[in-house]
Amino acid sequence: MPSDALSATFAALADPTRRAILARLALGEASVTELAQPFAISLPAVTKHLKVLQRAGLVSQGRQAQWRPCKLEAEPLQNAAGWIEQYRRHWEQRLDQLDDYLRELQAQDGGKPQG
Amino acid sequence: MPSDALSATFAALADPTRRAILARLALGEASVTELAQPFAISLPAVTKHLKVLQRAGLVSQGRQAQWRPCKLEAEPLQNAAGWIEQYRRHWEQRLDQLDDYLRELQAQDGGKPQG
DNA sequence: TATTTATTTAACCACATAGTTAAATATACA
DNA sequence: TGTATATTTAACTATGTGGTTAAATAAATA
Repeated sequence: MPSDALSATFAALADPTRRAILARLALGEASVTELAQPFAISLPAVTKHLKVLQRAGLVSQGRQAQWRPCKLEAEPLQNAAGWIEQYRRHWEQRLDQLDDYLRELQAQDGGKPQG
Repeated sequence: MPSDALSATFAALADPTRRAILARLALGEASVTELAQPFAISLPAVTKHLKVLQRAGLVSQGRQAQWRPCKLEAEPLQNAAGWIEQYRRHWEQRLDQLDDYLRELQAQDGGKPQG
């Protein structure tokens, strides 16, 4: 049960329904019923998804009569993006050739993987 | 149990132990025992974490005698980064001020805001 | 062959998550 | 006041996750 902020953010993003909710909120505020409309799940299920998103700080909820309009709060995504960006060089293989070179050097003086 | 690639990637990142494993592998290949060493958890627990990472395509495992050296495969992070990047303008509020301005125009119906 | 080392699998536990339906709450309105 | 609408909470089920210990598997070595 990881409860740090980054883990909560990634966990919240690890569900397609919640990502769709965020995508909808990126267009503007919406009520819970409006958010639920595209999905074939019950309203309590949507409430639960919203709780996960709120716990991650990705969504805030206001008050307007009996509606509780939901709003995107994108700041936590900044840390998530920052964490992932650290690995950009690994998928852009700019330095991967250096990695390969170092690995080859290692491979020449012994067989075992040893850090 | 979301099984699409993006969900699997985010789910894999939603655990600090797994993020630490990826950080270690960013420095180079490592055996399971080496990966387990910094953590106060059993080897089977590490094996399970590695399975999650492999299912997400973030780690691959080779064979070298009785060792199974693990290697970072960062490509799935590219999609994760891409998804998050869509929301960059929302946390960088470069355009948020324009949003606010437009909203204010609508609300005031002609009043000119400061700035 | 027997032993040691590295890793995985099996079986289990506690708990979180994603969903359900039914009931409770909050607000607007006739 | 009572009713309709919007949302949440409660209670429950099924499943996934993260951990354990004990046993099984794979490969090197004495």
